[in-house]
Amino acid sequence: MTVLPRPAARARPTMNDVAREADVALKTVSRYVNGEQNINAAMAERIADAIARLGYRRNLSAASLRPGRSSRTVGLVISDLANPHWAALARGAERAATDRGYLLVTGSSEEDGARHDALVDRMLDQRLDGLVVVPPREPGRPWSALVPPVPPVVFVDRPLDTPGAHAILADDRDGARAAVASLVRAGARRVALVGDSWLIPAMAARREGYRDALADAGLPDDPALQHDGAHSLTQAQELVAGLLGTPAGGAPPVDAVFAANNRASLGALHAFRDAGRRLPLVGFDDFEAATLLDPPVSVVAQDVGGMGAAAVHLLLDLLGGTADVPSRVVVPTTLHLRGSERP
Amino acid sequence: MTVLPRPAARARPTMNDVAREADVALKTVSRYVNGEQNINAAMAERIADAIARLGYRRNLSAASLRPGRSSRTVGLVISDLANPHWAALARGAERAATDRGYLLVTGSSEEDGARHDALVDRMLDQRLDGLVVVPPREPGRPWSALVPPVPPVVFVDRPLDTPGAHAILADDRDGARAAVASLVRAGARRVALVGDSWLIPAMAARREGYRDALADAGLPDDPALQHDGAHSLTQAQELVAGLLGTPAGGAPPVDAVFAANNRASLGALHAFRDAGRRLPLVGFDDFEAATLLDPPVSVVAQDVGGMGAAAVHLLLDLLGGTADVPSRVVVPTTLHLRGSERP
DNA sequence: CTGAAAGCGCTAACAG
DNA sequence: CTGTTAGCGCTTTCAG
Repeated sequence: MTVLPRPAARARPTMNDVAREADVALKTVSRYVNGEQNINAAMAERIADAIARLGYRRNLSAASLRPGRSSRTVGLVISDLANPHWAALARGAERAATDRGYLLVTGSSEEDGARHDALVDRMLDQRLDGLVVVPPREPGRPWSALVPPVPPVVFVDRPLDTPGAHAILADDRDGARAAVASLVRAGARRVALVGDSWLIPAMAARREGYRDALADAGLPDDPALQHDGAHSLTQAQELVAGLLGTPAGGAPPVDAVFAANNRASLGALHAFRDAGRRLPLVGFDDFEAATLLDPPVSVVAQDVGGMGAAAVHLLLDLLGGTADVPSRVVVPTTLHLRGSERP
Repeated sequence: MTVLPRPAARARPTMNDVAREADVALKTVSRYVNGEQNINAAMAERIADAIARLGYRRNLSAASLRPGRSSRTVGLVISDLANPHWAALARGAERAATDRGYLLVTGSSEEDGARHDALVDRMLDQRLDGLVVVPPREPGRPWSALVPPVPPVVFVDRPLDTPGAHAILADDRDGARAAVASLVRAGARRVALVGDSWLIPAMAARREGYRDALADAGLPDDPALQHDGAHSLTQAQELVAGLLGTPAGGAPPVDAVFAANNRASLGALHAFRDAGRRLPLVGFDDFEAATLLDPPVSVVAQDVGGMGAAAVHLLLDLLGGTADVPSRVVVPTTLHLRGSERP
């Protein structure tokens, strides 16, 4: 029995093949494919036929080779796609990209500078048209270290370390302030702040808002109440479990918790469940099960999907040279009081 | 005042520029950049210097132009990145891709055939190396309609409508059977099935498992208990709210719910909360807050991230021509009984 | 309005 | 081990 060689995968037809088949010049096919107007109707029809007959597909990658031509692809670097917060951001970004004919490349940095930088490098080498970036907690190389020309970048949740950098930010400070104020209004006097590293600009801003609310109420700003070690749900859970225990040295106990992101909220809720005892709680960032719990969890909601979409729209406007592109967009937050802020 | 023309953005240096700067041939730079070994050390150093001096970055897009050369980019088409289930799948896929030096392009079909097909077309035109695809509920064009050559595709959650198609599947039938069996064991006799369209292969398989469990227990297979209209959380909620009311025509009431995906579980829980009354419940697919609820929600868990990673690994093995690539991988599920299965 | 020729940044043959 | 030449699929001058 003879083994036939596997037939060589037929190569895709090229524009040249179409031109030959339709008996027109290459350039005419190019014009047709690009939707240019000035084409003889008869030729257009011959070309359409040839394309159908050959099963021709345009090679966008080749089309974008020439400098100045866009690849219609943008990149998004976040910390972790599996976190519903970032997934919502990515979804918003993706929708905006698709709506405008772009493809979205995503990557998770896992809050690691080196990983983040590697993703950015890879995306730059791929010649994506632009990037939406959420810088990692552990910063790697400064953005300014990149040798220009660098494609446009829109930062989310981050300070502007590059002059003229564009950014989409939530009104973290104001949201946190409203959250903590609601706890104080419900009677809390010693509100614990459970957050991720202060190196994260959004976190630092939320701490400011926390302090604002305390100051507004004439309460002391006690650093011992402010925790920035909740990098994960588990760490937040352990941290809050500690808060529920008897404080060392006879310090007065914590009487409420402000969870500065959705991991912290869930961690606190796990700790409450484990201890069989809960403290008044308000979280930053809404989460799916917030209204299912008893009591329902109060949160400061931000339109995360909207922020992702806004970032991509801003990026594409930048690319398109649209005039008057704002360099900084601050998105408001909304406080949803559902009951968990009360003792 | 004279407006100076914006200085032309300096073009990126090319390999040619590096070659000139280092005074070697273009091809030598190419060799260096590709990590080939046979290079004179002195030359290598001159090249390295030139690259640093010029801030040269390789253009991967140009490098992949030549047929047969990979773009090191794969695509993923799911239904909705904002659904934690798909986000977890995407995260797994992304991790596998990154680990192997690939970039991941993601797109959400919103369960719409046309949108799905458009995403696939776009990805094919971009000449991605391969695709991981979760076909939409409302099918669009059949895969076989694509004119070859088509890059490798790995399907997730889908039947093999193309000969030789590769797929990663959860053991839906077995998982559903275990879930329903646990409800029956706890005393349920009329278990409602709340799911999405039976057109979705995974859903059809879960219904089979549901029927298996009923048959095992000698219970009747009552179509009136099997609902496939829960396409969203809200629809599931309304559906379950209806089940909690008095059944029309004096039919015996439903006494337990098997929620066939995470949207259905959450919808059911919302309906329970609204009604102030709950039914025994087991859900398919774990979710973040399952253990926070009272009682904690029992689920059939699947390793969604693992499935995403497996899909990409299978795809890349296919691409690499690795021998013995399985054409079908079935991933087992695990039943977590937490209490909600009991009355 | 159409076409021929050149070239994008890079890799593949094939000589030296 | 290095360099020269051609050419990937497409767009872009610039002539007809």
